[in-house]
Amino acid sequence: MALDDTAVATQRRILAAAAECIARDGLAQVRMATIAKAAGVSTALLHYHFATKERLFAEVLTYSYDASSVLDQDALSSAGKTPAERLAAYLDRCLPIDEALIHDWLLWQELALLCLRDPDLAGIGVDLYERMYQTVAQIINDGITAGEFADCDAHDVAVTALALTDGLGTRVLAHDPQVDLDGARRIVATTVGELIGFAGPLPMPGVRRPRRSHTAVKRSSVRRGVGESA
Amino acid sequence: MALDDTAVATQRRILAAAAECIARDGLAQVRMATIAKAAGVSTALLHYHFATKERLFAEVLTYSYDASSVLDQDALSSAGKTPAERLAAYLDRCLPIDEALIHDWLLWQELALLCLRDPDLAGIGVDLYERMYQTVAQIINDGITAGEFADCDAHDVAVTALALTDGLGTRVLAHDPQVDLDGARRIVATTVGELIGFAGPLPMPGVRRPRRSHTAVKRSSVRRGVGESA
DNA sequence: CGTGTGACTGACTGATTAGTCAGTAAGTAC
DNA sequence: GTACTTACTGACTAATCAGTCAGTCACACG
Repeated sequence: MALDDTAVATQRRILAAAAECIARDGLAQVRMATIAKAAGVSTALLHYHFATKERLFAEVLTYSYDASSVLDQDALSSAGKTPAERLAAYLDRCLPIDEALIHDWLLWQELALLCLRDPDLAGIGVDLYERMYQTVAQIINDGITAGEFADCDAHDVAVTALALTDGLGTRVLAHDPQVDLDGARRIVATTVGELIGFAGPLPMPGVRRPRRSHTAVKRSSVRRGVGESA
Repeated sequence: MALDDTAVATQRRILAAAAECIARDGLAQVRMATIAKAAGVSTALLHYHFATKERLFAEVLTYSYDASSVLDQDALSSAGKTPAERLAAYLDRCLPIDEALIHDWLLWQELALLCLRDPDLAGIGVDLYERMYQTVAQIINDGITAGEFADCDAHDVAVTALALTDGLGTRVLAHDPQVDLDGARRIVATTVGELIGFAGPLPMPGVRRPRRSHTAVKRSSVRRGVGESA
């Protein structure tokens, strides 16, 4: 009854392979045979460990959330840094800034859709977000307590910050010419910086020359011709 | 060679049926037979008009974008209203606020994923966003010109506003307990209102008692216990 | 040893599904 | 009226795929 160590490892290999396949091919295109091949096992073993394809995907959901680097608590546990630095570092990792995070983004876009339709899975999806929310809200409260941030509404700011990273990250992932990674980072830094009443933008790791504030500098109104249309 | 009027109507019926099925069942679960049944035609006719399933889905993409109510230019053409009212009205319709828009959201979540993986379709997905972006940026520039808004960066504000509605709408759609529809509307109204230097939140249609500003009222710090965790 | 058990596979199947094809009905051209 | 085209269908098929099953292998326990 109790699982072998090696069996547990195999299960994880299968889950990792499945996650890989989903991120690469998309849920609609993933076949059990593909996953089996990627994991170096037979399709029969997939069904030995996970009764059905549906069940396997459900397990991938929780597995991938736990395995992701987004949720690791380094941003919180590195106590030496200021709340602003921790907030910036954490929000930065909520964007698709490197290979690993792009992979996670692709995977979660698929899994989020799964949660949207399967009521049994919806809770798991909400839970991932909840953990991110709690982390951000915690940092904001720390900043308020420390007097570094203004006495803002931590709930609203946390929700806003995460909605921003989500919305901007989606655009970056889609290769939107209006929103590249640097632009997304800059907008998160300035907007969230303002919401917490911080002096200037957040110290985001990737933003080289942080602009002072969106009101300070006026850029060439709109990048691509607005006005011709109307 | 030229298509019959009735044939064009049939094609549209098929596309509408396909969109309906995708929104309801999800891309992965949609079968040609299901679409055919929903459209009241044979599966053979599906292949007569659209060579493959892939092609059909690609056509659904452009069709659904054109058919959507999000993009109609009423928000811009209703010249009697102020820029702030137009902006609020438009952004409000970027959220899943009614049955029709929830349907569109579900559909686009699926189609966006399609665009993410198929380079040929990526452009179409970007284009939908581009149209929304241009609309919002245009309204903001109008507001700046009229002196109603501060001299902000229209590009950044437009991108931020749309990222916000996207990110918040996703949470609402997922039935996140932290973010309901009213909360999303309030956050959009206050945050965007601030970005454009507007006096108070935007006059969003659905927000009954608009809060003055996020700095004015401090709510019970965070809705669900932050602090226990750390 | 030998019996049992968990981990695993190859070979299979039943069901589903995208796509085909021969043919029909209705309309148009001449 | 016959030749041709477009719109459309029923019946079919080839292929794919999730899931099954009988059986093997390694290893533990007595």
